[in-house]
Amino acid sequence: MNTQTIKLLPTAPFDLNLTASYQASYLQEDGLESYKNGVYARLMPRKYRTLLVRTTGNGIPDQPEMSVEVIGKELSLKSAQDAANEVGRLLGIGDDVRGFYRIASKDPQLSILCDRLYGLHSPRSPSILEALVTAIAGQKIAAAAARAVRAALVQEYGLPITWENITFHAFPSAEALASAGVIGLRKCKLSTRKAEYILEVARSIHEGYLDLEGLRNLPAEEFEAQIMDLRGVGHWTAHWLLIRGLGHPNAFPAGDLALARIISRIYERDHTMSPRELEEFSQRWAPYRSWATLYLSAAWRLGLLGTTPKQ
DNA sequence: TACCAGGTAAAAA
DNA sequence: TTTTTACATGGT
Repeated sequence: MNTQTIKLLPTAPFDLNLTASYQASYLQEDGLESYKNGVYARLMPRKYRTLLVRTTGNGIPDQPEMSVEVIGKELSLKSAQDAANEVGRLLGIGDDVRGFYRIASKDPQLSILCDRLYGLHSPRSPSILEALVTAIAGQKIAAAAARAVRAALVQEYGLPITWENITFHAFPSAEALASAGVIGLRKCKLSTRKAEYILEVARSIHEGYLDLEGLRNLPAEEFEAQIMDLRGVGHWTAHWLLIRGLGHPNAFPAGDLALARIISRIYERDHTMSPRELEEFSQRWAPYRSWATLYLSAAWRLGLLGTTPKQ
């Protein structure tokens, strides 16, 4: 084992604490990633030939610096830099939030959230597959239930690596998911139908019919159309993939029940807005609708809206 | 024990 | 084209 430490300079303003808290809050203790005592740690995908990264920030959002400790066997400087850059991408360090803040400053409710969440960037999934499987697992169930499903998938089918007595798991590969079968996936608390959706995707990738990562470079509309051709992917999933998988700035999951409630409440609507109403309402945030989605979701998750989210 | 939860596909109107 | 309905599990 050896260690390399790489410095990164995020685009200001950037708050590692907020961004990593948001990123890790969905997973918590399932061993895929963690954020504790100011250190964001995660196991990197195999292609980086790296076991673990540990990231700390300097705590100054307007002059942010990040230090990434990369730990691995026979680690070269180049692979350490690649891994560090990948962590930077996962934490969205290159995001420029200032355009969104300008729009939000005209919106009193969002303006408050931008002050409270100053420097929050948009975390990304390492792969579209991971974002997709997570999204399907989370369809129409409570966040706590979704976490339980993900934790089961990761622990059952993700490659384990133990480091300093802590076992981390990589996210399951398409091959691992494909070989799990419906029965194996159902044991991870997925419904039969969701297990079938995930299995179809995993098998298509493993057999070479589907190149999810190849969809990254498509324009948003085309990405949405192609990803929705997959069984189990509707508008909601497509838009969360644009946000979490691709970092697209203007996606908006109008069918999201939690988002509907949050927006209806803080904008004092007397009813929970329908997806169609929300789609129209969200246009005030264009071309930064993903950012509004992120800040509203983060405020809810971090308990800034008066009531704490249900666990 | 009910009822609900960060939807989707397929049938029916 | 828009509106129902079946699906099917963990948490409270």
